Amino acid sequence: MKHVTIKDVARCLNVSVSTVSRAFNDKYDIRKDTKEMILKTAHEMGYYPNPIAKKLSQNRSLNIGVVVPEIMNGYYSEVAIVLQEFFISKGYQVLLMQSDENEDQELKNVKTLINNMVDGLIIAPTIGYKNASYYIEKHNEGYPIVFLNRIDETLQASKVIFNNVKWSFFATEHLIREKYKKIYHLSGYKNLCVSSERIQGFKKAMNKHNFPKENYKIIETGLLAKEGMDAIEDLIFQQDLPDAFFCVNDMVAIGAMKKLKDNGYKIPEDVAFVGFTETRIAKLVTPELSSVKQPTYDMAKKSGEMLLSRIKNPNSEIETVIFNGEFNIRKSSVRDSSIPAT
Amino acid sequence: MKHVTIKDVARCLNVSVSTVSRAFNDKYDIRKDTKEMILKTAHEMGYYPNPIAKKLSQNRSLNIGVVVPEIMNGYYSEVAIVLQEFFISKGYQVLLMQSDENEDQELKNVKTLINNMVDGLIIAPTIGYKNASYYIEKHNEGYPIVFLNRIDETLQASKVIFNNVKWSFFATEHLIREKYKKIYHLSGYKNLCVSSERIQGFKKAMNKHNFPKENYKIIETGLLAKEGMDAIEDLIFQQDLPDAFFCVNDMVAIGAMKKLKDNGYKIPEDVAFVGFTETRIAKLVTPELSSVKQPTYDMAKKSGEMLLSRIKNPNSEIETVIFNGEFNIRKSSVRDSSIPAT
DNA sequence: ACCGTTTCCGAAACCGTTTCCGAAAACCGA
DNA sequence: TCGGTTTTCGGAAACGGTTTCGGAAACGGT
Repeated sequence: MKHVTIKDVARCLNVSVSTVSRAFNDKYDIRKDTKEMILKTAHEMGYYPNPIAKKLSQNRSLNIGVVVPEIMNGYYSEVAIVLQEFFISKGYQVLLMQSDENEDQELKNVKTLINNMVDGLIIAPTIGYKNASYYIEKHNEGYPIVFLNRIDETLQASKVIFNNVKWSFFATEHLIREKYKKIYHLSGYKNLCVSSERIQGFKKAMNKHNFPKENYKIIETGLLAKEGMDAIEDLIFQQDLPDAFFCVNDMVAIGAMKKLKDNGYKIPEDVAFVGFTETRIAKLVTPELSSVKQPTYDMAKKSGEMLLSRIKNPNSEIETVIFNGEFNIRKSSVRDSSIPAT
Repeated sequence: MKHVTIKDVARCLNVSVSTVSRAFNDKYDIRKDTKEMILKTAHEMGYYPNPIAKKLSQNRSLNIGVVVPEIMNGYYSEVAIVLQEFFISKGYQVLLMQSDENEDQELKNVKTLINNMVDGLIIAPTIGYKNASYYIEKHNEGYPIVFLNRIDETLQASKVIFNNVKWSFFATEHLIREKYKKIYHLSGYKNLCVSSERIQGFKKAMNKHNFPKENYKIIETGLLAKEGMDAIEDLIFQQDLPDAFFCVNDMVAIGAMKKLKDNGYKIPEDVAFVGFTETRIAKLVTPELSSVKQPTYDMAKKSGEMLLSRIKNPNSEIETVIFNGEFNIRKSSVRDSSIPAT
């Protein structure tokens, strides 16, 4: 149980601790054969450098903080996995915290991580704008932060984002091309930037195709399946169902579809659906859900790389990278059912 | 950016560093008013103890390693969230790693965490038995480890597990009571203990009710939806469909249901389904899926508590806690459809 | 007033590294 | 052989805390 320290190794070999340290740190001022000799016996003695002492003397924690809004719905789980793997390969450890879509929790998480002296932060913010100024202040102080996804494009900070406007425009236009005449958008919270961007894309498509105002509508729901269900319940009660829905994400779409199916509606014959931020369940529900797929892996990895470069050079130029995705058309949104099963 | 250290505080107040340290550590030998005075000015100066230095001098990392098989399917995400929250509240940080259901990756993860000097480990092992001996060796050396879920009941180690045999017995018996006459079990890997325990429960029910051998079957699949789909494809091809399935988990069940629906079968009229380890999607698929729900929150929290007590007292008696769950019957497994929607 | 406790605090050692500085050793050309 | 470089290494000071030890001050009882 007792740990072998650098001193033990030094004493055993009759060299100084600094020499042993040099052997382990690829330093130039050590003779090649003494280095090898030291490494060899150190290994035999079961020595490896104490990471905590290393952190102290180098004044860095080799920890990265990752703050995501949630990790239950697949998307941010994947983000977490990618970042975890990436940073481990670079010698860092990841401290992952989730905010449960709560601004205050998020701020607490960030402060906890800063107090724990993480060398950098990747933040995928939740709903609301309260914390932005604090983050920007830290960012400007030179604290390495990279934002991911849920962040306003105009914000002056390093960030990796998705072109929500464009792809929600495409998704909506697809419904129009399929000749749906009355299209509602189940949007997320308006004070969540990805939601408002997706609303913009939706409106843009409506305008381009001169949809009359009475034939489209934006209904603010939330991000959960339950909220999609609630919205449908209302619409059924008000006898105000459109023939197609474009939803802020897959979970809302799936909840909405479920509620409609439970009430005897057929999808897509009676009502068509398109989701967003494709999750793995999109292909498991009946009918399979059309959705916009984001390049999760690439986006997460890019944010990791950007963070490392910010850590190396905290006052480097800020950089914004905008990703594009792909739109996967499936049975939930096409009139003829000739789409082959996957 | 420059950090305020304990020395700065001491110098500023004309006291010694040890006094400042005492003020921050609830030690007895300090006068109440000097303590308050120190805390007050320290706070004003923006001082807080450097956690890394603290860790070094106290010889502990205040880090907990959590190793789970995956975090994409909801169950272990929840485990991660619960543990994260629990340990943060106790002053620890959690290092979460996922093994992607790969034994070798798991061992690598554990070793990485041990090298990083975590104060303790919670492991939810993946498939296979290769690593068990290494873990047990560490466990016996006094390294604080608690196993969660995926671990053999007979293993001499601290663990929190679910009574799989019992609840898979109940789930199976429910299908029998509903008068299904030909019941197949889509099992997970046989060398995954939870799978084999669920197989046991299934067999037990079959035996109790004297099912003839030709009316039940155990088909080894995996843990993913895709594998449920593949199994169904085979069965359809072989024209060997039963009238009910009991599945090792919800994802396999959902995959299987999807494939059947795509081929025109009605659920539960043609084929009934029961899942296990209930996930949030169980209530979102059509029809809603009957499943055995595990007390995820309680189990995760219990494992955290057990780990803390092992950290305090590494050679305490090993303890095994077995949890029970509940069986939620939904439309996927009942003959008359009078089950109310939830 | 005296002595024995108790309370409170400072000095210094320690945790296990890295790194700076300087000195010994080796090398090299003349 | 000698002086000047260049390698190679050891000593010691950091890094920022905690903890042990011992002594001074305060206290209390006789």
